[in-house]
Amino acid sequence: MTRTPHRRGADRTEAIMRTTLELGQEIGYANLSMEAVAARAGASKQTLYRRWSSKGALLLDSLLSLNEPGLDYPYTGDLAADLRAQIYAAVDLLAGPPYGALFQALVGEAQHDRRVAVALNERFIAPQADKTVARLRAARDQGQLSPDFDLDLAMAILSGPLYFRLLITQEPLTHAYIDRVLDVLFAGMTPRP
Amino acid sequence: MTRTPHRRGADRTEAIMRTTLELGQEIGYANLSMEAVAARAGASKQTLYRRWSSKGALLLDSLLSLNEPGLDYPYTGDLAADLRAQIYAAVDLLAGPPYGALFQALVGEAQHDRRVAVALNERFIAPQADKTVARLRAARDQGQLSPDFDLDLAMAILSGPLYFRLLITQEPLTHAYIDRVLDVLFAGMTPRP
Amino acid sequence: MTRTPHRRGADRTEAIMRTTLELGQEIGYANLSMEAVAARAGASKQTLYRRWSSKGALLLDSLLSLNEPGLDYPYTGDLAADLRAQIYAAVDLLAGPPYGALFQALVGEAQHDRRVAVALNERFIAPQADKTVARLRAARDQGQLSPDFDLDLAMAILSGPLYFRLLITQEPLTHAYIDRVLDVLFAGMTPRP
Amino acid sequence: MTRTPHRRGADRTEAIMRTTLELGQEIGYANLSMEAVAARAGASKQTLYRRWSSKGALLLDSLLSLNEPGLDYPYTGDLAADLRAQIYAAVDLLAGPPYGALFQALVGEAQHDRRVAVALNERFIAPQADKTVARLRAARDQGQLSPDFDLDLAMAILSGPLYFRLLITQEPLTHAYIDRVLDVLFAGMTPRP
DNA sequence: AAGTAAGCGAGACGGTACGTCGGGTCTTTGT
DNA sequence: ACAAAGACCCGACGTACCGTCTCGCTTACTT
Repeated sequence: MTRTPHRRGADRTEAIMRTTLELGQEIGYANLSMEAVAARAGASKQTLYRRWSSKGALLLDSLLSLNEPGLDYPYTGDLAADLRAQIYAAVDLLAGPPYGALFQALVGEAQHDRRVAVALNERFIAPQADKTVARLRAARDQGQLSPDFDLDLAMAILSGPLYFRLLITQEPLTHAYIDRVLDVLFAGMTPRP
Repeated sequence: MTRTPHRRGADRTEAIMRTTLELGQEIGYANLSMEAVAARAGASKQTLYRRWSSKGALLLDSLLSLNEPGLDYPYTGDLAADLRAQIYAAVDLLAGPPYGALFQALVGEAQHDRRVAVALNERFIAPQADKTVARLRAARDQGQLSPDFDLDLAMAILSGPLYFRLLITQEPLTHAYIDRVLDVLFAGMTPRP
Repeated sequence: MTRTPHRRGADRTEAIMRTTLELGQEIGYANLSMEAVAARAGASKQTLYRRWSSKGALLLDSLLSLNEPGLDYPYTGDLAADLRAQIYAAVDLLAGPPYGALFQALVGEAQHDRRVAVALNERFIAPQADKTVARLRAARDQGQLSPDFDLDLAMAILSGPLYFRLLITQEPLTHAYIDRVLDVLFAGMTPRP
Repeated sequence: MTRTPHRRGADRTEAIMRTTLELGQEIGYANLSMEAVAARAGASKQTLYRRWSSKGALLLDSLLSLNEPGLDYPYTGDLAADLRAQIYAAVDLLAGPPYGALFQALVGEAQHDRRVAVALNERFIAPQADKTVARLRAARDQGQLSPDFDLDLAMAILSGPLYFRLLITQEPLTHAYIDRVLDVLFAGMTPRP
């Protein structure tokens, strides 16, 4: 019997993450198990546990591997357009098919597992928030926003309703909805005449 | 050994829910099991499953039982004050000690279990949202808000940042933060002069 | 799908022991696993571990269940004939097919697991030895043996070579071999004229 | 970090066998693993498997290395004295501390692994038996034993009770016990007057 | 002296089984 | 009639070792 030679390191890591996403889509995160991922990936459980301490950590890595380059902001000078473009991209990747349900489950897992919560924050939430805040700060520096504007809060008001839809009411996150949020935000943000 | 005589119906239900909250606080939702609740409550697993289909359903009932009267809005005529009072009350009950962590876990569970998500929506999220929208509508009808104001979106912009803090950044939800959100909301909501 | 109703207690115990012997014969004790026994018996591993703390304990019970009535001595008055008959019976049951290999493995296991050793001694070795000694004592009391004869040692000299064959040289234990041992024993035991 | 330079061949073999005996004494054969021996000996598992096919083979070699010169019989002309001396030596080496437990475990392993059984027989049991038979044959040739005496059986009657004690009843093997066995053997063996 | 091949430590890898936990279902027993 | 108790099957957990493998480094021969 011919045996597949063992692949090492990154090879295996990548194959396992790919399998995680595949299987996660097929049977859902709740039914996903380390056991099943290992079996499907042709890997041993040890190999999984060598790299990830839990199902949540594995899914986190798997999902973030989809976005290696990061979701960076365009900079056209038009604040509203730039925000919109970036949020469209982020939402399209993580809230819609095929990975939306898994990202949602990941945030759910973060409520049960502090390590997942911390990792999710450090590796995705905070970087994204920082980019948003940086874009807003640039706009404020150019006088497009009131000098006393609360950048962090603006970021939260932008993100909050989106996560609210994703996690709480669990309705689809359309571009139209994003536009509505942006509209209100700018109505309150732009300097009063 | 003295044996506890069997209690029936509502008696048992209440005792089990009380035990769920107790044990949930002690060991956390992730470590909570139907098995453990049954043992601590002196009930059989059958009795639990007779009433609740899952751990999530049990926790949902247990948490909602804390708020039998519901979180109703005061109506003083001052919109900002009324919103603030109601949100303070809701956040104090569900985001702080001792039940905040369990409520957070419940929302997490809703990401893994559609039935929990639906029940949570129907029995808590939607009713609260309806109350908020109703209060805003009353204000709009009285000319305190622009006639074309988007009530649902306002509710989302109010709730979103709070859930964002609770679930995503997992920082404490202070009254000061609530005030900041309300301030921005009103800056954008009130009719421009 | 129709489900087999769960059988309880003794039912399960018996089925599992039967499976242990079957599977043990097929694949050998070294390859036998709690996992495989459970699967073949249609039982859960918990059920196995509820009753037996280890593979050795399970095999011990399984083998001893073959000999519920015990291997009792006939008493014809002829010492040599009685010993021979009883040893034939014991050896035929435990040293030949189909269970010889498993009994041999059980004694092997007793070298690795003190609890197995103790249980094996208490439940099989010692009772058998006692019966042999009792039969010898009766003969001595009737003057068929020297009054100062060492009964325990005689038992050991009778049993030792048999176990030596079974465990050390691992040659088949024939009736002829038993006869040779008995002959020498009696040559040394019977009162000199 | 300073690295130990690689030693070769016999060097490594000897170090590994020494470690096997050490570790075997400390944690017992049942808990011993190739993994642990390799780690303790600072060897790789590959190196172990290059030399020994299994844990049993390794222990066999390790134990036999303790007895490089072999257990040879003295020849004083006094059969009983010679047998006694040799058996004392063998029993003291292999049934008492510090290696008795490991030798016992090795015989146990021989029940599970045919290759170990064969190797144990060829390299220890048979040579010892041959020496005993040779000594007995010399005595018979000199008329100290009946001409029709069964030498092989005598050897078994000598060894059997000792292994019976070691493996079955697992009581300590004292010189006094050896003497008792020898006494009975000679009572039955020596030519009748 | 340089080059090469074998031996080695290290440890990743696919597996199998371990012994445990909890899920949800079912039977038994007692009140 | 209903509840506690807990046996039961099942699936997964996270761990331990197995025996095989790949990787560089070290050592000792070969040229």
